[in-house]
Parts: sequence; structure tokens; C-alpha cells
Amino acid sequence: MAEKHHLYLVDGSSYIFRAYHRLPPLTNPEGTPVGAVYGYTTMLWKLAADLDAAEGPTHLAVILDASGVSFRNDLYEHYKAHRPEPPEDLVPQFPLIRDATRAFSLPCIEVPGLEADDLIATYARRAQERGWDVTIVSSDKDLMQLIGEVATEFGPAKIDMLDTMKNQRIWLEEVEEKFGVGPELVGDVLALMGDAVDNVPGIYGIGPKTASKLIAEHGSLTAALDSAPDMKPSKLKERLIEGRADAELSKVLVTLKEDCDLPQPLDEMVLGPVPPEPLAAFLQKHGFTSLLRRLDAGAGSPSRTTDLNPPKPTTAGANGSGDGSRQPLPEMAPIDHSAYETVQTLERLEAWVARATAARLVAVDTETTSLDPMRAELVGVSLALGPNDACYIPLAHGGTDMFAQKPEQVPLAAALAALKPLLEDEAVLKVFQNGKYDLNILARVGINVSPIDDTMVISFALDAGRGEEGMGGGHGMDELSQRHLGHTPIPFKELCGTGKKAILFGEVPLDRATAYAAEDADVTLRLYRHLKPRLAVEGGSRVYERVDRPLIPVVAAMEREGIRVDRARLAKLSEEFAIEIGRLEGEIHALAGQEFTVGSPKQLGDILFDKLGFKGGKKGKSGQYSTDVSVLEKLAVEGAPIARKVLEWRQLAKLKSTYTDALQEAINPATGRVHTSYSLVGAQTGRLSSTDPNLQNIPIRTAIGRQIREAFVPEPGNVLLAADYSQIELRLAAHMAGVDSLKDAFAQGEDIHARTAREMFGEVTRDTRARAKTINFAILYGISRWGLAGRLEVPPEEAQAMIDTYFQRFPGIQRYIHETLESVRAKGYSETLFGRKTWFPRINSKNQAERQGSERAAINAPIQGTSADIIKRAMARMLPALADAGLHDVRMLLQVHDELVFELPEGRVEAATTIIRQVMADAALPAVELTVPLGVDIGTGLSWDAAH
DNA sequence: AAGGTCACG
DNA sequence: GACGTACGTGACCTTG
Repeated sequence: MAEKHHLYLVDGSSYIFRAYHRLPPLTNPEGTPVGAVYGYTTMLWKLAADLDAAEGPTHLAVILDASGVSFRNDLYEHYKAHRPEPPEDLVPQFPLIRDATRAFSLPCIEVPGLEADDLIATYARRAQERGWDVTIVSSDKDLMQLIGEVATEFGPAKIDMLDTMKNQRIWLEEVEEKFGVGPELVGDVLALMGDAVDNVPGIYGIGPKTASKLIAEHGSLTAALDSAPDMKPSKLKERLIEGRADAELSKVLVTLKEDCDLPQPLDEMVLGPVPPEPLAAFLQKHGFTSLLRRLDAGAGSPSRTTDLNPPKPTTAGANGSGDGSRQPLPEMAPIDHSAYETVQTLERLEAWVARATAARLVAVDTETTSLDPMRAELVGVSLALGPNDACYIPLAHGGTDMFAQKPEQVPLAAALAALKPLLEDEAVLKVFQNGKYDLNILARVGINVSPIDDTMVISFALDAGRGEEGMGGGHGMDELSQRHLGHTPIPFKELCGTGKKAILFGEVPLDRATAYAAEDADVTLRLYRHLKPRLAVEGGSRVYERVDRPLIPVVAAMEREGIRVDRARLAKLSEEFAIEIGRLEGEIHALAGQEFTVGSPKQLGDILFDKLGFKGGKKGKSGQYSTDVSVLEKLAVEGAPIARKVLEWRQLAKLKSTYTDALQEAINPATGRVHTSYSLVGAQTGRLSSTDPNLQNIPIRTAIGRQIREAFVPEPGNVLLAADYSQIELRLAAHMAGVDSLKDAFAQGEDIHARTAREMFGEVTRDTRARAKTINFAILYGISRWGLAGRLEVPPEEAQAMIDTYFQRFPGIQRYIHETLESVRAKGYSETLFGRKTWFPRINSKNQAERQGSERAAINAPIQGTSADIIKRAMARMLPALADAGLHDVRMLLQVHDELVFELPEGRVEAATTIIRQVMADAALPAVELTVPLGVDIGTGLSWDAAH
């Protein structure tokens, strides 16, 4: 007969709470508290090492509580409502529980909307039905209902519990002792006595003693309650009669749900040998040295056998798909547009609001007149509570020429008043796709939505960099829907068209508008169910919960603030530029001997190299001459006046079209300010990007360009304050690569490029410092002798010699590059200090250029990405920190990668400077303790230019 | 829609 | 033997 299967189900969430109070407050080398994690790790160790013992596990999984709410909140709104906030130094340990579990290569299961108890109950019953024994590692009394042995067609199968804190097995005797009844009646006892921790009411005045006595006497809750009218008059009698409803509700609350949909089959929980990696790295990282020694010694190391589920390294090569994110499609009903409701009366709207409030989780989408959230008008709102359980609430349809007949709709003000309590209810999670947009729309009508989740941002935390060029790599709804749900949503342009013939969403007939809008909410909810559980399993929770998610409302608020721009000043610059451009154009045509389009690189190349016969024309693969700045510079130096003129023309044309003209257009007529839009998923490294207009590339390097910055101004009585991290990427490189001499230089506040020049060339001159600066940046970007040679205008051999010297002078850099690449090749992704992943599906490509390109990007990503994490953390903390200091009138306006721009009353500069510097300098703490200081330069002035 | 160019960190 | 050589972005222009 085959070995008897024995499944261990570890209740991870309850363990950590108890371990927290029983263990000393350890911290890891990074300063993160890890006492409870340490307890958890040693427990896993013991369990996994028991693999060969008679009662030891053959299968094992860790079950966690997904954040948020469950079906029990539908039944009883106060369920778990009195639960205190977890202690501050426990909070950062929650995600580490998942890390620890993954370090042991064990399955870690959590499902939003399901409590760990229900998952455990369902798994335990499934296993028991198959004749397996089950041990539940927990001391939660609710779970004691499951204990016992049943006969199955495979023989007897029992469920028991193990309290690892007390090192005690819990079986029938222990249940009897605690409750005075068998496991099958534990729920009835709990229903009478209630549970203060979970806020299960029970019957007031009935405690454990009375409850078990009553249940033991009468044999069930119902019988006990039924007997009350016949009892002789007493307090107890009254309480039983009056509390009947409470008791019955409590019974439902404590009854475990044994028919959950299970995300992972039992067979995949087979306990294999614990591979030494990533366990060793985890132990190392958190300073669990005694365990690390045991692992190294192999003594008592957790177990043997075959690993059925080895972590799959992404080795995208020629096929390059990088589709490790693809999972079996979740089983959900197919999208059915006919199932959606068009909500046209206040009664129906209120019914939806009530259902959503009870559900505690609702997907929301807004329909508007524009992609610009600062100009858009709200046209309708859609909600989804479950697959195909969605509605569209039209609010501003009709009333235009095309659609003059206004359909029946809930009046806007009444609808917003009905929606506001739901959208602002802290106990109801609102799920969006790109929620920043909807947050801005709703904020403009007076609704401050909270709390929220965002499927787009979740996708980014999971899959940044995955997918192929040109398709499938993005995080937009249509792509996500296709990738994860196998469904193509109705395209927007099918309703509204494009170009001149486009109509507004409010002009779309209600049936089609409902199909489109409700589908968006439906798809968002389905995506959420698919993506959110992956965060914990794949290690995206840390960066999503601690960095990106808190940032969404912060960035939304910055966008709504906008920044004042002096239109007259820009107009004047435009005019001056236009005159100069016209003058230059005439001169260029004269030098060329003919008129042509100066802005056409093709025509310009032909004029320069064919007609005028200049040397040095290089044709690219398109067969066109290159005429970029380096080519024209060279020609100019060699005495071609036309090249200089073209360079000047280009600079002015660029400044005029991209900045002085376009920025005037971008001023919002209602606010008089420019509101950019930041993308939270724009850059694969985790940086923000800015569009419409891009305020992250306003000129600064040339005097003529800086005039544009003078047009960014504060309101009267205020100043602009610019705070930027000094050399943050080099500092992070010094920290991450462990380069002592660079760390020293930063600690001493030295000029880092000068220091590099001294180390490399022995002396610091203008020239050697400039070269050193180039080399420093080359390192950050992934160096090649050819690239450096091109920049420094030296032969490749000489560039190689400099690289060698650099590596020799700054030991650590070469090792960092090597180790980073090895890790990315093996795992498929890089990671920042805060755990942000960037995928590199082409890192093992056979195409050399492709592969080397990926390698350079992979060297840079952890550095650029860590820098992005740090400033994002600073942003999330900034306004609360300022408010704590009484500075409520400081506004955060812009982020430019290593710089934050604020607007504040003149009198607040001194106080604000202190707070801003401190928040930025300490932004890595407490998660990461850097071995270099983060320097912050702060300036103020009456324009963005003057603030630098 | 693509390619070239150039603005920023 | 040719290729293409620094990371990450977005906007504008011309051309096809």
C-alpha cells in the first residue's frame, strides 16, 4: 500500500500575531523588524524537517488571509470591525511571511474575499475525502470544528491540529476539555459565547462556561434556544430569548465555509526537498545566522525528495515570449453584455449601492467626455460586483444635437449623493483599472474615493518588462483582458468613432453605452480576482502595497494641483523664437543655394552631403544620411557655417514647438494652471513618466532653454521650492556594489567626479573631471568599450584601459555587474532594494545586439529602480509629514525623477525646507538602511529656474 | 505609423 | 562579414 498522505495546512496569519507577542523585537540588517518572521521561519523549518517522521507531512501549504473583507461582512457589517490596527512594527512583517514561505519553496495560498479559515476548512475536507490525514497548524478555536476522523473509501482519515507555540497536538480530548463538547458542537458553543477578537456577538452575558453547559445539555444550539421559553424565569432565560437572532447570526459567522473555490490543487502541495536557494539568501538577508549555519552544515536541514514544482526561470530566447505570467484562465462565466443593468432610477441606484456596500468590494469605472481628467465631464459610472453582475449609471446622456431626446436618468446631484457614501466608505474596497484617472474625475465632483486597488498598477508590480515588443507588454485594460481573460472588450472607437466624426460618450445610446461601460467594470473585477492573488504568490506585494499603491492618490492630487505658467512670457518667447527661426531659415537657404525644408533630415542630408559635397556622411540602415547633433557639430567645427546655422535653427524650432507654443495650449482655462498626467506604469524600471504635457523634460541645460523655466511661477505671495537628490544613482551604486572608497567620498561630502578623476588619472583638472563624470555615468548604464570610446573620443583600446582602471580602483563594481547579470539570466528579472522586479525576457537571446542591450538595461534597472522607489516613498510620506508639522499650505506639484517641486507661502520656506529634506533623506528607512547618506539640495525662488 | 531628432533625469 | 554600441522616457516633425 502506498505511503499514507498527510497534509499540513499552516495558518500563517494567526501564527504571526501570536509569535509577535512571544518573541523579542529582532531587526534584520536592514532595520526591518523580523522577530515574528524569525519565529515563523523556525516553525517552517521544524515542519519541513519532519518530513520523514511518522506523523510528519507529505504535503504542506501555508494559508494566509488576503487583505480586506469576506462574505461574512455581507452578513454582519461589524464582523472583525473592532479588531485593533496591528502594531506598527508588525505591519512590515506581513509581506515577509510570504517571502519566508517562498524561501522554503512552499505553496502560499491566499484568495481575496476568503478568510484563511475557510480555505483551510475546504482544503482539509478535500484531503480528508481522499483518505488523507490532515494536520492544521494553528490554535484558532474556530478550526477545532474540523477535528475528527471519518471513514472514506480509501480508509479512515483524520483531521487534527497542532499548536506549534505550545507544541501541543489538539485532538478530541483537547476539544472536549476546552469546550465540554465534541468538535461537531464547537460552532454552537462559539455561537452562544461569541468572540471578542472577531467581534462575533454571541449572546450578551453568556460566556464559555454557560455556553458549553447549555450546548452539552441540549445537544445543539437550536435545542438550547428552543428550550428557553420553558425555563423558569431567570436572567439567562431572558437573554436566550432576546438574543436568539444574535446567536443565529453568530452561528453563521463561525461556521466555516467548506466549499471554496480552490486556487491550487492538493497534489501540487507535495513536500519536496527544500532547495538551499532561495532559502540561504533569505536567511542571510534577515540575519538569521544560526539557521544559516544549520543549513550550511546540512544538519537538521529541511528535508529531501524530489521537487515537483521547481521555480521556473524565465529563459526567453528566440521564442522570447516571456509569458511566465500566463496562467490557466480562471473559471468564470463568459462575458455576457445582456446581463448588465442600465440604472435609471434612484431606487435602482440605491439598491446597487446597498449591495456594493454589503459586498465590501466593488469595481468602479467612470465614463467622461475627455481623456484629460482636468477637462473631462462625468457622463456615467459603472459598478461590478461579480462576473456579469454589473451595471451602468448614465448621468449626462443626450441633450445634444445628435441625441436631443434625453433618456431617463438619475439627476446628477442625487446620483452623486447616493454614490458618495459608498465610494468614501473605508470598509468598502473600490477596484479600478488606472484608478488615478477616476480619482481625479470623482475628486472634481467632491468625492474622495478610498480605499482603492488598481489592476493596472498590480499588473505593473507583477509583469513590468514582460511581453514582447509591439504587443502584449502593456498594462492597459484591453491588453490585460486579452492576456488574462482571453476576452476582447468592446473597443471605445466602435462606440464613439475617431477623428472628426468622433462623438462624445454621452451621445452613445444607452444600450450600447451600458454594454461598453459595465463591461469595463466587469473586466476590471475579473482582472482583480486574477491578478491580486498573484501578488503574494510571486512577491509583488511588498512593492505594490508599500510603494506604488499608496502613491496613487498622492500623484492624483499632484496632477490636480498643476503648476502656474506665465502665458505672456511664453508668448513673448514664441515670438522671439519665430523671428530668429525665420532669419536662420533664410540664411540656410542662401548657404544651400536653394529653398528646402530645413526640418526634414532627409532633404538636409541630401543638401549637405550630395549637393554641397561635405565629407563624413553616414547612411543608416534606412539609406538616409544621419544629420544628428554629433554630425552637425563635427561639420561646424570643420568649417561648414550652414551646419552651425542648422543647429541653431533646430534648437529654436524644438523649443518653440515643444515648449513655448505647446505649453500655452496646455494651460487649463478653468484653473489657469498646467496639469500634467503622470503614468505610474510608464517606465519599466519603476520610474514615473509624464505626458500631456511632459513636464519632466523642460529645458535646463542651456541658457536659452532655461528661459522656459522662468515661465513656471508661483501664485502671488508664494514661492516655488525645488528639492533634488544629489547624485542619487551613484550613491546607490556605491551602496549596492559595496565600494568603500566611493562610500567614503559620499560620507565626506566630496565632489564625486573629482574623486573619481583623482583615483583614475592622479590629478583633478577640468578635463579629467569631465572624463571621470562620463565614466561614472557609463558605469550606471552598463559600459562597453565602444560606447565609452565614442563618448570620450578615444580609441576603443584606450577606453578599455580606463574601464580596467576603474574596476581596479573601485573593487565591487565589477562583481556587482557580474552578479546582477547572473541573477537576471537565471531568474529572468532584476530586483531593486525594495523588491521591485523588472523582467528581461531577451536576456538570453541568441541575437547579440538584443542580448547585450538587455544586459545593459539589466545593470541599470536595479539602480534606477531603487532611486525611483526611494523618491516614491518620500512622496507618499511628504504631505502627512508636512501636515504633522502644521504646514498645511505646502503643495507638492511636480516630480522629475530625482526632484520634487513645491509651491508654498513665502513665510513657510524655512520650516518646510527642514521637513522636506528630512523626509527625502530618510525615505529608504526603515525598510532599507543605506551605507551612504542621501544628499538633498533645496532651492527656492519666484520661478522654477530661480529655485535651482 | 515609423523614423529621426532632441528635451529631460 | 556586418552590425552597432550608454540606461530610462515623451513630443514634434516629416514622410510614406
